[in-house]
Amino acid sequence: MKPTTKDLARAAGVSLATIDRVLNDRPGVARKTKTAVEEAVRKLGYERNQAAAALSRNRYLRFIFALPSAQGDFVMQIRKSVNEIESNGFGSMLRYDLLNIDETKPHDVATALSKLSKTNCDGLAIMAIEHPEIRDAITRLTERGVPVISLISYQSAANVSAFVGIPNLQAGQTAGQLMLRFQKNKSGSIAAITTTISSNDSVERRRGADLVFSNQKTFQLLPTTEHFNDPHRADDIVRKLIKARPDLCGIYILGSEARLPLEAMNRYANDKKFVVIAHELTEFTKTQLADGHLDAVISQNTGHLVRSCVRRLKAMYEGTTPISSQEQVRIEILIKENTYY
Amino acid sequence: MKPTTKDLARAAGVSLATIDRVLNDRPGVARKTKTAVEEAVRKLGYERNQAAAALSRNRYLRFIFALPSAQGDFVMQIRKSVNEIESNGFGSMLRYDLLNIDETKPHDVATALSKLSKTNCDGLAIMAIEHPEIRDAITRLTERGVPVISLISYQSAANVSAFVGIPNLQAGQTAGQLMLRFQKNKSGSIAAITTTISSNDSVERRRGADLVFSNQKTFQLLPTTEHFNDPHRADDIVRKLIKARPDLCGIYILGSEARLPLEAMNRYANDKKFVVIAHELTEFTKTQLADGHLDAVISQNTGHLVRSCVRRLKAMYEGTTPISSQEQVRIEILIKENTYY
DNA sequence: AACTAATTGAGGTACGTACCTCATGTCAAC
DNA sequence: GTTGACATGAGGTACGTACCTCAATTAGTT
Repeated sequence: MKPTTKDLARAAGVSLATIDRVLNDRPGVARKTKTAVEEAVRKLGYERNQAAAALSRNRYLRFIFALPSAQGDFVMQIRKSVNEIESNGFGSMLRYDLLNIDETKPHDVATALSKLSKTNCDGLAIMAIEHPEIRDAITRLTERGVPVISLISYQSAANVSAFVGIPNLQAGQTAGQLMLRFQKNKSGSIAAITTTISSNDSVERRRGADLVFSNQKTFQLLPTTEHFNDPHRADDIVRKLIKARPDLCGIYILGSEARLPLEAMNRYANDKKFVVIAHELTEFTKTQLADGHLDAVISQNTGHLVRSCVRRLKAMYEGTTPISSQEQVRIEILIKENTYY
Repeated sequence: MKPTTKDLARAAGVSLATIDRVLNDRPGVARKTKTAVEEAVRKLGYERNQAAAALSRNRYLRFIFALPSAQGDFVMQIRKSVNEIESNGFGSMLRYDLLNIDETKPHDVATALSKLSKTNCDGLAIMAIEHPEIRDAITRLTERGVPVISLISYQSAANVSAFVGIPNLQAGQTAGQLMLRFQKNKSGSIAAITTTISSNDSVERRRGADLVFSNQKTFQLLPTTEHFNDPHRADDIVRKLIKARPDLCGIYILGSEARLPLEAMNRYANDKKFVVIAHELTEFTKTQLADGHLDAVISQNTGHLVRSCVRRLKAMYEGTTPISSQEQVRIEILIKENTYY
């Protein structure tokens, strides 16, 4: 049996009340006593029984996921993953809430964040673009004692407690490498398309791909084009690309929402065989993989992302350290064969 | 706040004792009453507070992992993963034990399993070859009420409660597909090497690869050769292969331990560029990826495997259903670029 | 030595569930 | 109408921790 607070009390020669004071950082304990208790904790290998603690506190930890309100296959996937953890695992004294943020209105986002504090939120995971107002709101939130995790897209400037997501530079390298290895041509051009390059992940991925392409001479990665979520623009880009570049032999869709450029591709690619690589496994990209319109998807498992956030937020709350090896979200490569339908 | 047993009692118009009888399947409840309680459970959306239940039972669930005692990079990896979950997550009322089984002595394995029962084991995850004695021991164990999960290699004949691992046919298809796509030659032969084809996973992977190769004519997959964990044999196989087949352009290592054939490859491959694909990410294969001796690794995350076992065993104990989407262990593709070092 | 402030102990209640005993209720078979 | 089997209720204790109050002791300052 694991040692309990009672065992600690006996070992340290103090009462349960003092043990409680030390363990929960309550005031009124002599330095010497505190040291003695901590010594006993180490000696006995005491670990707080989280089940009992949760029960006793009788309070749900409330973690909030702030996600872009914009519709998109990938964001929906994350939403789904958040809802799925709801009842599961983690000691059942946790609850999760979704907070929609409209990234096009950074001020509103900041206002929403300013309403959060220790009393209504035990941790926040936020997926958002970089913006001064958002950055400051996040920093103030952490100063109020609420741990904040930056999800998927790194908030480099803000004072966040942690980042959960794949390293996008490496993801870009992976995509670039596969793009080259999948080529059967001897040479050619590869297009790079994304929603907008003001999104941090797209930039990093591009850089990663560039690193790989710079190691060879036969294939070139064309400048990144942006479609800004406009179907017509996406259509235009693809149509013109195919027309203008007879040596085009691949398309790399950098952003996390692949639908627009991919649908345009399907309209104009006809029988011409391009290597097409995109990011994030969603119902849509899954279908495209199955149908052979996509050659590979570089993805991060949204379930792992979300669970990793929860584990880390919980760990921060409890003052423990999560297992680091488990917290590195893997860069997944999906092709038709290793995808589950 | 979530509803408690008290709320249930009020809603169903019965006492706490009766609620307890129904929830824990104790005898002495009229069918009609039972139905009423179950109705209340559904109506209120009652979910047992696992933290409180665990506390009240004051009993650790004991899950046992039976793993081959043989040394091997991959098995060590699994051991490590089991030890890492130890203190983590799951409500902290669980413990995990390792049981070494020597597959070369099936009788001893059966004896070890026969000593397990509900009193000393709440669930077993076993990784073992197929053998009549082992199969029967497993079946008897489940009959004694201990849930058994077959880990990594499917116990097709035994009466196990679940399988945790990747579908090896698909893994073989994935490997085969990558082998073809990574080829720069126009045609050639690919070697298939494994420890022994009496292992179920090798057989299924081979079948998967064959499926892919049969879709084209230019490359052929040579018959599977076995090295039986003998370094000399492995060395011989590779040396002779390279000599005898000038059109050799790839090596597929089917088994979960890649060391022997790969080390032989490194001795004889020289500057000749083969596409080399193996299974399972270990410290060894990681290094080989980094050094460019391996082009891809098809793997299953041992951490996920182990956690999936725990979740499923726990779910069986609690009578709940784990989230299925989370329980499918992914077939991972690792290349140099998407591996963490 | 007297006083104040800091420290410690003793004891309680609560959380939600599991598991136990004992008393009382109901209904059908004889 | 008595007997007995079954159904149900009432009430208790326990798990390990959190959080509270109040009294008692000790240490430090004048």
